[in-house]
Amino acid sequence: MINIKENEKLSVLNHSCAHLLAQAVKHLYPQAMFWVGPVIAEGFYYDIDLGDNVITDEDLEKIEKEMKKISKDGKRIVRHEISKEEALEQFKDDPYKIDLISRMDESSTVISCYTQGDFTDLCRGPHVESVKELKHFKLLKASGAYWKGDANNKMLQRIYGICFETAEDLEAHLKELEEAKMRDHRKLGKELELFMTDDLVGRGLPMFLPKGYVVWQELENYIREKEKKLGYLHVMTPCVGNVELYKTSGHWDHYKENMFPAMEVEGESFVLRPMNCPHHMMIYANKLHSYKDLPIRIGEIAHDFRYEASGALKGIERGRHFCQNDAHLFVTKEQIKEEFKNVVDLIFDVYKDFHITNYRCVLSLRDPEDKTKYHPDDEMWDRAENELREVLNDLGIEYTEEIGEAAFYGPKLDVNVKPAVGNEYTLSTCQLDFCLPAKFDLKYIDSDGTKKTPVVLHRAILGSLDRFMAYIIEETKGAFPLWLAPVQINILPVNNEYHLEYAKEVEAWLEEANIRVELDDREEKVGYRMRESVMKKIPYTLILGQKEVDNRQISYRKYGSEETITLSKEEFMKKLEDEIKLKK
RNA sequence: GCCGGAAUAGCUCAACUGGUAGAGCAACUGACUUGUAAUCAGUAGGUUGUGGGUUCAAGUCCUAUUUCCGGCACCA
Repeated sequence: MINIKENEKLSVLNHSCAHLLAQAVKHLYPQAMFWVGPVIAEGFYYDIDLGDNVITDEDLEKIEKEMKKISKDGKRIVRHEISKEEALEQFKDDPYKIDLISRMDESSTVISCYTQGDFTDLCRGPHVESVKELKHFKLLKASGAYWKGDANNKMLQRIYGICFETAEDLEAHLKELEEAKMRDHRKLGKELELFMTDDLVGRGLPMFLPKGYVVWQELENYIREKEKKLGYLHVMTPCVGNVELYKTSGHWDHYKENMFPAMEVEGESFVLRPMNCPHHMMIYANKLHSYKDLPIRIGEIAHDFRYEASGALKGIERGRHFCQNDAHLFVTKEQIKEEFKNVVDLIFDVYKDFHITNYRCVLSLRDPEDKTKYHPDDEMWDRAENELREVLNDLGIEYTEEIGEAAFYGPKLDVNVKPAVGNEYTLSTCQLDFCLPAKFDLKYIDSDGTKKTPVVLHRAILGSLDRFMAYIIEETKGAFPLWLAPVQINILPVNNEYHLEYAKEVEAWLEEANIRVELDDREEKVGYRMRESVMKKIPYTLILGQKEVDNRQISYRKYGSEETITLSKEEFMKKLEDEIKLKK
């Protein structure tokens, strides 16, 4: 999908289109006041204060019509500069403009404006020469958006749109958007019977169906085996915990509002756990450790519960119950670098197996201005942030730094991906923590006999298995690679009377090799059964008829191919084994 | 949580401004005995998300509520 922001020409075009949108809105709603109208990867938007008016889909059409009309009139877009004082005077009735102007750099004494016909807006530019150039655009959606992105502020109306140079480009883009919807994991999850939800069970609480759970188990086994080889020790801890545990860790103060409310039982308070860090801290504290034992790596496929805002729920990408591929690595200060490198290596090793190539590394730092959100220890933060920065630089990893994205207890490396549908999210994370070990008073005996506090690395490779699965569903469009496919092979005997016996023989033989196989012996035509096999996106469909029986061979059609290939049983088996092993 | 939209059979969708809820697929029954994306015929399936209201009459209008969808905010 094209990124408008990264294309200079389209960027200017879309920015000008945002102004065209504003002009049209001003015509239809004279009282409208405008906040900002930036270009984004998916086009542009404009945030508008319409008083009590709200924009509906019907209104979008009207606005679009007005935009076309203005475009046809073909007014030139003219830049002119005014002084800050003039600007403040000219826009004195518009609090949004006054806000923008007063926040501008002290040194900038002149302010540029762009005028097209009867409409003038503050803007740095650049713009296209004339509104005539804005022909191939579409308003995509309208919604509310908080002023300055702060939920405490007033909600403005936001209108999204996109503009292209040609009608073909626009059409192609709209088609791409439609196609992206087709691979939405919620849609595919339903169609392929991977998971379901039910109001009676509860909002944001998906249930994995037999087919989805096969994929789940493959993911779980995969990552656990990887971790075992790297010296991780796996544990199991309960989903309910005493509130005191979270008061000790500090999570209660920071995230109480996002936890399911506490349950009072016999004078004690319990919560459904939102994360399992504290449990792993207690497991570490269960016995005295020597510096020789470190690093200690405690892993768990851990069920957690978070009371996510209703508007944040999205299939298995974000639910109120999810399973973290979590681990806590207890290390000495000297081991941070090496252990962090191991985690980063593991992340990219896993991405290779899943063919994930489109990701973005983010070093998430605290916002030093925000004293409430973060654990108050500037020295600790400086040390931790520098440590991570150093490791990333040493490893030669490309990353961007983002202020205010850190966890309350420490900075982190996030690896983010952009799904087929919706906003970018974090898949993998590795967080450096000097804070929790101290809160739980964790110790190890160093070589000099003194007690020291270990450092903790929190890390999740598949992140949450739920979200990871959502990502894989969308990336593969539900056509899983052989090793993950819920049903790997579907066998179609041509005629039950003559070919079923051989089909059953092949089925038994594949089952013996731990292949997930189905035998479709319904009294239906091969074409009918083939169609279903393709719609279920089963990797291999075997067609076994007289020819195959006579020669003791296998004929198969691979998902996505129209070709039928005939092999000996041994050749076919070898092919399957290779494909599973190499995770193709 | 906030702004907007939506909810009709297991699934995908119809039902013009209020006038007896329909189709395809799936399911079930029967016939067909099948060579690579749909064989034919029949049967059954619904208090139109839920609760109130307006009306002679409500899937359609009003109202409350739940869930879902698109954004915003949030994401340990």
